[in-house]
Amino acid sequence: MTDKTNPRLFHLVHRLHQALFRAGDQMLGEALGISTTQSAVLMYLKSKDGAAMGELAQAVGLKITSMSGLVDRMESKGLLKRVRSETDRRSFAITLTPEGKKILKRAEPLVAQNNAALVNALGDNISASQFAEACENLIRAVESGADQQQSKIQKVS
Amino acid sequence: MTDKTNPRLFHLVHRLHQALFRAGDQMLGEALGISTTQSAVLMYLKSKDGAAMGELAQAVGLKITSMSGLVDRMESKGLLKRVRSETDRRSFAITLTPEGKKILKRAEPLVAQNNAALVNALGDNISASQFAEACENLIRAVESGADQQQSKIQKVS
DNA sequence: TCAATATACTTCGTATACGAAATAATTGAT
DNA sequence: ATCAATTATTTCGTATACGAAGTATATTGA
Repeated sequence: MTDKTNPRLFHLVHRLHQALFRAGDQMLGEALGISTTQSAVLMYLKSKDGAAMGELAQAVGLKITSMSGLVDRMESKGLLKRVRSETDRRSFAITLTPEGKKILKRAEPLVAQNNAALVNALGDNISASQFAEACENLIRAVESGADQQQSKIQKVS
Repeated sequence: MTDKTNPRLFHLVHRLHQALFRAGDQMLGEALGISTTQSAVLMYLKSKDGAAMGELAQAVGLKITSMSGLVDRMESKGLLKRVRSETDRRSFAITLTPEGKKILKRAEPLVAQNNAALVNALGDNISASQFAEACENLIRAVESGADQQQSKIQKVS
């Protein structure tokens, strides 16, 4: 029994993500041969070229363990390259190649257009900034408070 | 209209999903040995036991091609079983086993508690039903091919 | 100085999702 | 009745994400 006043947010976000991701991957894949996650990396590097793996992972919401493979794929596509950091030789500066910049320039209008369509689809009862704020609140809560807020939760066993 | 009210919704939803999914999978995995997607299947079957593969896929937001493996895993865990439909022998009625019902009963309070924490984390500027409605609007828009309407962003809303 | 510890990243095994193509049963038009 | 189109599901190849454990470098503390 799903109560209208008690919607299952987790489930909704999950379904939304699946739908968005499929559509976004298809669009960017067909047009530019990249995934949505890859476009997020490119767009982050636009403002922060030379970012480290960990910083990139944080920015796009992945664990660093997933970043290695992602950067591998993007590097082998020629979109970016790993450059050893001068100051810390464990670390890499991830740097856009000319090809990466070219793809980024082409991805930007697609992403912007996609975003405009989403903002438009939100409906009248909520603004984009309201929705964004809610998402950020949820992310913060889940990432930082998850374990602490679960302190009241006793395992069922 | 180009102020900071232009957040990248796609990216936010993506990050939110990653965080939610990791946390949810960890919680349900440790407590019950199932994934969040598996819990969604169980909960759908609670009200619609005997659903077909395609219906289930629709309900949890997967493509049917992904449903086969998911049901495989759940079947081998003994949570449910495929029963040939009497009326259409291409189709299966996916049915909860006693074990599946047991796990479902244990999952429900965890999911409810998790949802309550999320509702609580939403913040004051938006209600759960508002957020849910926005998600549903977005899902509908994306699934019905909002991408094609992008070229003309004038939309009757 | 140097051993213990922490950090940045990779590798490996596993889980999951998808599209394209295959398989099997049903429906529909002749 | 029959054969082509449709529908439900599976299989296969590929992409991606994660945790645990490993490697290399940096930092800390006595």
